[in-house]
Amino acid sequence: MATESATGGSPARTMDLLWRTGGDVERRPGPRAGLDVDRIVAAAVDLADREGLPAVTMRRLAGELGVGAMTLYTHVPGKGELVDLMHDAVLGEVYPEPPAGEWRDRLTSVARANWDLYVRHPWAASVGAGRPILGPNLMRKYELELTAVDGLGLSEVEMELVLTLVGGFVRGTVGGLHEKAAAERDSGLTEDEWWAATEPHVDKVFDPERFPTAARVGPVAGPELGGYSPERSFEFGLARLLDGIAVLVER
Amino acid sequence: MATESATGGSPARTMDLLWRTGGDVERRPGPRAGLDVDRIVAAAVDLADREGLPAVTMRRLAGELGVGAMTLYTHVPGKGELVDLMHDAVLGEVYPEPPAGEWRDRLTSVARANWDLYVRHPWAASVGAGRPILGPNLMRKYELELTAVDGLGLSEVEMELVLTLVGGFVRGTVGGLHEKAAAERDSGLTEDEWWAATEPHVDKVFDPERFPTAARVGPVAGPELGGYSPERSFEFGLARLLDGIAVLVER
DNA sequence: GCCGACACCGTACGCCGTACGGAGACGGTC
DNA sequence: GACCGTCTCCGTACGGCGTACGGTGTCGGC
Repeated sequence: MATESATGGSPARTMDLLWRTGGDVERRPGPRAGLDVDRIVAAAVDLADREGLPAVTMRRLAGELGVGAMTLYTHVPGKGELVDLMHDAVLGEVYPEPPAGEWRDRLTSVARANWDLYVRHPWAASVGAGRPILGPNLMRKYELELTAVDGLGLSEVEMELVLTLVGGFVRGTVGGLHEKAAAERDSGLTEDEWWAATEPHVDKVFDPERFPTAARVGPVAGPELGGYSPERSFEFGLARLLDGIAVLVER
Repeated sequence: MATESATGGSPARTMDLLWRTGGDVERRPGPRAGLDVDRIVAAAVDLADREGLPAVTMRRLAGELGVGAMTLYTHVPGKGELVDLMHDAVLGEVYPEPPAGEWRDRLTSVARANWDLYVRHPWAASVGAGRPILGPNLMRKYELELTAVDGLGLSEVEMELVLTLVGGFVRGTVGGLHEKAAAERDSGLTEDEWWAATEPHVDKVFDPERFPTAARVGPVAGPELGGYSPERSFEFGLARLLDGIAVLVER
């Protein structure tokens, strides 16, 4: 899953774009722009949602917008910055209502909101895993998530670490879901087709005496989990996390 | 973080290569090969370890091996397959000794072994997150990890899910470590330099009244965690996971 | 020596992001 | 209205990527 972020770009420019603080003078010389950052970002998000992040090339995006590829560079300095902008744009969707209820409910809300976000925008799970893209929507999301773990007797550092843990868990788990989709798209083979092609060779090389535990577990877990079940992993993992965090909260 | 895997390639060919079962006839017509899969994979792993996965291009790799780029295709069908082979190669390093001790020790062993592996081979954390690359070393690793969660009264599915949870946690957390390194390499800015460039803008747009919890937590957690501390996250998260899994094991 | 199989690899292609500079559209000033 | 500076748009070209294709030379079997 490609992570693309501002690379070699100016952090200052990126921040100006994220917060739309880049000198929006009312009247300025030069032609009226027929395009703006918001439209570019929205088109890019739409394309990424439909076909995945790799489909978002400047040429493709320009085509979708009916302009030349280089036109985009009038408004965004580069591909990486565009991806950052896309990321912050979709973060604006989370928490129409702030997380509420008991702490477990609130943390569950956080996990689910993140999960749902990444289900709607699969590409976003792999963006923003590095340096934080400090846009307005990320800040708001961060604030609301902090309130979800506030008042539990956790130190500031622990609050941060809990959010990092839950956020990372969701992102990592939903990544499996998207990898399956990407593998299918890229290879043209459904999971069943892939397994049909692969299994004969597994049967040829798999030695139950060499791998006794796997020989016992695989045939049971495999069919039930369908090779890998991100949703199942999410439910299971979230329960483990909540139980683990409870030890900390209720000490 | 780029995930590259067999894409559009033949699963059968990939499996043959992984297991080196592709018809190794002793004497065959044709010139003696001056190159083989093992050498290509080793050179690719070395290059990826030194400069990251994006540096592993066919041209670069061929240069390192002193051959033409197209020569590589005599031995591996494509870039994606090569990455799969690289992945399985490095998995062979884990568990010189099988995980031992109490279940917590064993699971900690599993987590640390994976962490260490991904510290040594940062690129590997993002490979294999999709369809499993079912090579001999992955099978062995899987077997040994299964034994680490065996005999605890967990069902086969639960065993699988625990390993998925721990494995995903490690991979996701170490990913942050590598994203920091990649961001630094790509942007040419150290984290401090990036923050020095970014902070003035954060100060300009950050409203403590709009983000009161963040205003309280950030200044404390930030300096202590240095923006993001993967190692700290690892220790904290592992403890939460073990506590959470304990509820399951000791019920 | 002939033939088929095979290793090697140069050329070329399509795709990618983007540097660079030309052309024309604007608003302010004279 | 003309001039000038600023700005939007975008074509061309470049270097980078993976790899299709086919030519050349090396082998072993007959």
